[in-house]
Amino acid sequence: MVIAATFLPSTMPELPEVEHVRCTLAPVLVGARIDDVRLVRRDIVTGPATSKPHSAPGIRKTSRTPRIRRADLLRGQTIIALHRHGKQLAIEGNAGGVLCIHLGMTGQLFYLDRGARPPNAAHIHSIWRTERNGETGRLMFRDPRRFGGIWVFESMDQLEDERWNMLGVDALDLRVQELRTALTGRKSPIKAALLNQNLIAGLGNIYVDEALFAAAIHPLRRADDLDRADTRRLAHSIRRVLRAALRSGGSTLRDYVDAQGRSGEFTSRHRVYGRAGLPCVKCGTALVKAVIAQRTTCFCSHCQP
DNA sequence: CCGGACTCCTGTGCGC
DNA sequence: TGCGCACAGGAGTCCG
Repeated sequence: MVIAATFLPSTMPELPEVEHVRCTLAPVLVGARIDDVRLVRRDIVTGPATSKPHSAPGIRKTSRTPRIRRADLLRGQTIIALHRHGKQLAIEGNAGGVLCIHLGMTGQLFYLDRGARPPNAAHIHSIWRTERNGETGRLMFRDPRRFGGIWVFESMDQLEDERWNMLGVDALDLRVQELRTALTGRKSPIKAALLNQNLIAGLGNIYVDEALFAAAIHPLRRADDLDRADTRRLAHSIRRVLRAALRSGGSTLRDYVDAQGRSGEFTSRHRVYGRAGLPCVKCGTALVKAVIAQRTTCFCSHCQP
């Protein structure tokens, strides 16, 4: 039986999904000792970070990638904490090792009780065998499209210095002033600015569209054109949209596990994303689809002037 | 420095 | 029914 599995049935892993993964996994992983690690695909791991600047997961520099030892992947360490910044997750070991995990677009991180089998065994790239209070289990990283990856660090300090400090403030508790600072001097469309993780960390295509709709702001508005009222509404909308998604994360998971995917509830959560051509929930106008910042964008031309 | 285009990858869903 | 193709997107890199 799968006890604490974290699946992402049809949702893109943006901030709320990653936070949900963190909250679900922490109770079973913190205090667990990693007895063994099996790395199925070596090239999903970057590091240790002492040598080269980190490359994109998509760019395979096999010859220059330092050899990954199982000790780098926390073998022999006990997990003491799970952290998150934006869409990135970190697993901290008691001997200082840290794994930074990025789910990308199709990444999944889940835990299986002893004997439980993964629903889909294809594209599982790394498996950690864990033991806690005599109970064994397995943590798995699965990512069909491999836009995600794992980065190895020697400490949380190093992870922050080399990676997380480059990211903007976490979007979950974004303050009006922080949004204002992030957008200052930005001539790009507001949609592009919100997708930029170096300005604000955690927003992806789905929740950007949802937040802009909730704040009644056109996605092509120049970012530094927003006045105080716009900025205030947008910051509040971002927080509200993310927190609502986070709250429904648990119920989505339960629906999925209990009803074996037959529940259609979670697909109707979005008010604009994926609803091009359908009537706006506020005014009834057909929602528009456009490509902005290389991303499919849905909005209401009437409600978002 | 900034912004936009391109690139990686595979499952899904559509049209013929 | 089956095949082929367009499409989906996070974020690093490159270029103007």
